[in-house]
Amino acid sequence: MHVQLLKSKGLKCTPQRLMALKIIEEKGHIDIDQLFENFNNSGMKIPLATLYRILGELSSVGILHTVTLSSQKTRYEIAKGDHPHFLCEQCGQLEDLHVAMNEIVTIAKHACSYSTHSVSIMLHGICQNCSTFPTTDKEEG
Amino acid sequence: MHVQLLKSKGLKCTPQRLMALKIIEEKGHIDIDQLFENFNNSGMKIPLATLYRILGELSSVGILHTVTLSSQKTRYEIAKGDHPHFLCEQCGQLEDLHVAMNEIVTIAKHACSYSTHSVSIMLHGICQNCSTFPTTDKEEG
DNA sequence: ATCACTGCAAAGGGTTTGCAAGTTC
DNA sequence: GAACTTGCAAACCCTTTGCAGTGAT
Repeated sequence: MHVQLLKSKGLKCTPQRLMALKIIEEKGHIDIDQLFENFNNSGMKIPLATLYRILGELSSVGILHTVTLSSQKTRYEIAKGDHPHFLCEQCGQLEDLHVAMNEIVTIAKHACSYSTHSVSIMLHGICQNCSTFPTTDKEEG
Repeated sequence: MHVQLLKSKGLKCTPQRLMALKIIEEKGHIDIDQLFENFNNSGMKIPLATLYRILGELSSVGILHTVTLSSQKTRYEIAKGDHPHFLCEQCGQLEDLHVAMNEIVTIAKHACSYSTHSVSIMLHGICQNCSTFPTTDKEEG
C-alpha cells in the first residue's frame, strides 16, 4: 500500500505522490514526460517542477529506482531490488530481465576487491517488436 | 597512433582532437570539465563548446566510449570493447574491471530473447581509498 | 583551393529553486 | 497549529547551434 510506504519513509501522503506511485506501478518504467502526460490524462494537473521534486524525493528515500540512460530521459520504477534491464536501441523501450542476479554479481565481484553495494546491468539491443517490424520508424514506447 | 585513428574515421587531424585523445588516454576516464582543465594546464585554450563537439564526434565514430552516470557528469574513455566498471559512490572515481565479460554476458543473455549488441555493467560501492580513509570528505577524484 | 573544424556568442532546453498559498497530520 | 508540500515563475546551468574565420589535406 502506497500510503504505508510513504509514511514509513516519513513522507506525507499527498494526492500527487499517490498518483505518481500509482502510475509508475502501472507502467513499470516511465520517464518524467510520460508521467506528466499520465497525470493530465487522469485529470490531475501538475507542474513539471513538482513532478521533478516528487521523483527526486521518492528516489532519495529509496521508494523509486532511477535508470539513467544516455541520450534518453531517465526512467523511474518502483524499487524492487537490483535486476538487469534490456534497452531497445530503436524504440527506447526498457524491460526488466528476470534472471538470477546472484550469479552475475558473484562473477562481477570477483573482478573487484571493493565492497559493492549494487550492480547495474543493462543489455542493449533490438526488441522483439522492432525486429519483427523493422520498417517501423523510431518511436518512443 | 591517434593520427591514424582519426584518419581511419575520415576525421581531420587537428591539434585539439589529438590533445583530447592524448589526455583521455592518459587519464583513462575523464569528464568534460576535467578535460577542459587539462587543456588549460597544458597551455592550450579551448572553448567548452568545441570540447563538446569533439567529444560528440569522437564518440559517434566509435573512437570514444561514453559512460553515462546519474547525478555525475558523463565520463569518456578510449573505446576498447565492453568491460564492466566500478564506480565509487563516495569519490566518484570510475575504474575498469578486468573480468571475462563473456560469462556475464552469457548469463544475462539467457534471460533475454532479443538480439543484444552490448552490455553495460556497473558495480557501485566504495573504493579502496575511500574505505581506508572514511573520514575524507566527499571529493571528486 | 576546398571542405572541415574551431572559436565565439547567443540560443535552447531540461532541471532546480524561492516563496507564497494550500495540505497533511 | 506546525511542518511539509504544492504551484508558479524565474533562475540556473549544461549543452547545442549559427556563423565567420582558420586550418588541414
